[in-house]
Amino acid sequence: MRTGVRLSIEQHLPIAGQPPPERADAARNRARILAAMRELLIERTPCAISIDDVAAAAGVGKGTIYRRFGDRGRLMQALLDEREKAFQAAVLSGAPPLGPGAGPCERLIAFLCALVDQLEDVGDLIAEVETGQQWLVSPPQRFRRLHVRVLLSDARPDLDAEAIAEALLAPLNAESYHHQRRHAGHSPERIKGALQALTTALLT
Amino acid sequence: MRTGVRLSIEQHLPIAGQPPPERADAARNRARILAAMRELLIERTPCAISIDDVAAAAGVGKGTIYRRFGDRGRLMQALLDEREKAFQAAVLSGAPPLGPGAGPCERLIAFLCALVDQLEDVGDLIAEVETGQQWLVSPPQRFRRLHVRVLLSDARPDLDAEAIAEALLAPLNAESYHHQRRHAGHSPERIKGALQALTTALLT
DNA sequence: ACAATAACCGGACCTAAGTCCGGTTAAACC
DNA sequence: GGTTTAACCGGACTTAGGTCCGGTTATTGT
Repeated sequence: MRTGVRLSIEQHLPIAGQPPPERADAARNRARILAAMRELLIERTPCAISIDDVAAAAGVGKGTIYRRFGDRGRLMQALLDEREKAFQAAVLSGAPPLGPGAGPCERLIAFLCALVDQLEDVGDLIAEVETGQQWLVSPPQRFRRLHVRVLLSDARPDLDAEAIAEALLAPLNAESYHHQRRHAGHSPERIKGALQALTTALLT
Repeated sequence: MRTGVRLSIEQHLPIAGQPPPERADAARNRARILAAMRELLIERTPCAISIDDVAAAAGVGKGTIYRRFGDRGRLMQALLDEREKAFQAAVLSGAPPLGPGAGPCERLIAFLCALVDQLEDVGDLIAEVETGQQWLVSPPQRFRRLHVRVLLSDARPDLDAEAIAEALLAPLNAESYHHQRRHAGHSPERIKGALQALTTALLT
């Protein structure tokens, strides 16, 4: 008995947590779309780039973009994927105080400040990512919540770390942050200072 | 010399802070629109009501709605106007601990809890109000920021009250709050607890 | 190499927010 | 009451995100 049939069955069965790889043309189009997006970002702000613009620049149809990325938010998110990987690595295994080695309070402050820096670098892109409810349950955001929650309960096991983590991260939503920077006119350092004051008051 | 000319000039000069009253038909249409909106809200959730729906129900053109209210957010905001007036009155001259008479820390906690209660009551309407950047500089939101800022600097003049006020109010954005309730599954009491923990840690 | 088929492609289409402008009407003045 | 005019009205139009489906193509098994 040949193994062909069994292989065929295996390929038709969905493997939990491992969606089958993209077809060659699909992967090519994904790369084209991301490349076109990066080109457009050189000369325009993200909010001035429509999906139709990206489709035209990439030489694909609009439907292709939505099939590959789901919605506008996840397309923007894909552009930040590299940066996010590096960020998570720095947090999980980088140098203190962001990485392990420092105390929880110190690490938490460093983490929140790093998020501010990130918003300064690519805040307008992150703002586009957050359009739609998808962002709040996305892997990057889940990572942020988990990390804050762990540091909090590490320093103060008596607190409701999960609920407080939400409160500490909320000011770093793109919309809230943009308001603090633009409308209120606060500097990044000032925003960091407020978060640091909250954190130290809570954990010391 | 008759006074007619002078009166005419006065009416054509824009009076600072006091826009001229609406024409009779304009006021009538404003009332019609709000009434139609309230009717629709009885049987549908706010996000399921389009501007065209409101226009049709009110028997006016879509342009009329936009001329009277500016955008969707401010239309929703107008529906909450009564409630907002009552809320501000309770804060400024009501009974403690929300009103004056209690200590700043106690008042601040009561204020944040009152905002949670408000989100429970009319959160989905508030969510619609906050679509667009208009909300963050709207009178209600300015009131919230100012009140928190005053209480903070009253209790701890050494802190950066303005920046910390932003951080304390951010979790009570409709979007953030909705996430905490729905996705994270936190109860209103739990959210209040987190805000109380932050406040007491900061002010005591 | 070839047939069968599942995945993919692209652009027409839908929806809803917000803008614009020609026609209309209320209000002020005589 | 008549005239002037500024404000108002309504619906056609624009824009942009997201969906759908008939035609096409890569992949797999023979």
